[in-house]
Amino acid sequence: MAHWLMKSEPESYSWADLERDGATEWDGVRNNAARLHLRAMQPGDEAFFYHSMSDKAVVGVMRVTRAAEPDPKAPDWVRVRVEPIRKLARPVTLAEIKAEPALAKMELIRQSRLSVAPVRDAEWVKVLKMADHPRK
DNA sequence: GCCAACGTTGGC
DNA sequence: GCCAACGTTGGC
Repeated sequence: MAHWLMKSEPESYSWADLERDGATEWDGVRNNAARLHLRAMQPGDEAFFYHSMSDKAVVGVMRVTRAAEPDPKAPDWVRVRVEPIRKLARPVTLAEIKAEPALAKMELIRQSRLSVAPVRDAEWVKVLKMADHPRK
């Protein structure tokens, strides 16, 4: 099972929106690298929900429930279906991630504009651990 | 509000 | 095919 990180501006679509909806089609991605990542997703994969811009923090964990399919509104692009699993005990901020040497190679850091990025297993576990401990 | 990073477009 | 110009994203 692979792990991912998916960004959304909370003013556009937030974790609270996802919890309210119960599931959503993750569409609107218009970057080729991100599209490749969407295509690589499999049902059962898990992804961090990251609030970009105003918040800059990982806020929740979601599950991919359907593999990539063409977006009916933009057939050259794809969408996946996701549902919320749980909100993190606390947000893990970008600043904390940047300050953590074990996370220095996260795609989130290396290519900040990429809106759909893979997360390595060790990074996934580390971020979850950070969420379960008080911020330093 | 500014700017760096990155992608895309179009002139040559 | 190169590269300057431009647009967008997203951090600061």
